[in-house]
Amino acid sequence: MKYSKATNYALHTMMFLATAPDKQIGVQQLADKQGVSPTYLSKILTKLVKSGLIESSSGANGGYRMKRSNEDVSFLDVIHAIEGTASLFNCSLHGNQSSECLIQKEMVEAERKMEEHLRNQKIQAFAASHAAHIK
Amino acid sequence: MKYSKATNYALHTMMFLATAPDKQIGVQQLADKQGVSPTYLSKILTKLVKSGLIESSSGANGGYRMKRSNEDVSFLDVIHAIEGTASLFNCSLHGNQSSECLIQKEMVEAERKMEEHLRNQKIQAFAASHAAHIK
DNA sequence: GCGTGATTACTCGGATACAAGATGTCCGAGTTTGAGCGG
DNA sequence: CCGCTCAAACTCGGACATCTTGTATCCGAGTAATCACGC
Repeated sequence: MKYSKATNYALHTMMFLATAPDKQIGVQQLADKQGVSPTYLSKILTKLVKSGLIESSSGANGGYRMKRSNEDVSFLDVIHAIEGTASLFNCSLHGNQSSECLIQKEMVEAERKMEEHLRNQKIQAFAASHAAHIK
Repeated sequence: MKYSKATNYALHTMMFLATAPDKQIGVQQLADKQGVSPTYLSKILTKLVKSGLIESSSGANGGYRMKRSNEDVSFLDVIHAIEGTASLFNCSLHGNQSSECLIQKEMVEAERKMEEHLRNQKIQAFAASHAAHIK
């Protein structure tokens, strides 16, 4: 039960893109900053593209950039794009509908509280107020 | 990023033990209820014993039972016993102290909110108020 | 100069390799209960 | 009836097998900008 490194890379990349929302930034440069291979990072960023958080352009001088229409992308959006949106806990009691499991209900409620916090943290605002600290 | 099945089994087992805090219950019976092999379940319960949440006795008529001294074991205690207590998110930026990473700070804060909820859910109280629904 | 094709610098996506962790099984060892047996 | 022994029922723990998932690499294909060349 841990967030994957992919989520890590995705969040850091989003933060970096948010500091220069207009520029195209190549995957090579993004990968160098984080010490990860470009091909692997591109795989992760593809998920963000498919989720509509960023957009990419091919060819020379290509790269990734924030999608203009999304001014208020949250931490949760990024996490969901990478980790998926399924519930963290699924009751595995045989012959029991998970909707009936009271333990599950509590676990989902707890998860909801975490998500609520992450939904309120916007990438743009975070990057703006902490620009000096983002490498 | 999911809770393991082991956590699932652990929570259900705790709930069941809590409905009869005085009885010794064999691993065979507990395993049957959940459709899991006894030896595997015993592996999980060993973790709960080492964390001091329950106790076991060997030999004939042996088994597991709640520890009397712990009247207010929470969901979080059980989860921590199985999943460990490490933070869900660790900044993997090279050459960066994770304590400096602002993203990490937000993630930990979100996690803290989930844990707060789980800390307030006590196994005993939960079992008592929902006894009829626990299989 | 001006199109046209080649080159270059990129991203994209599938296939594959590798490692780690979750899941589960097997078995030998130790422990307690209880039954059986001999005195 | 008492005490001893032995078998049965049980947990404990390590070793092992398997499966899934995360992590990462490689390479061929597609695409856009730029450069070179010929007219």
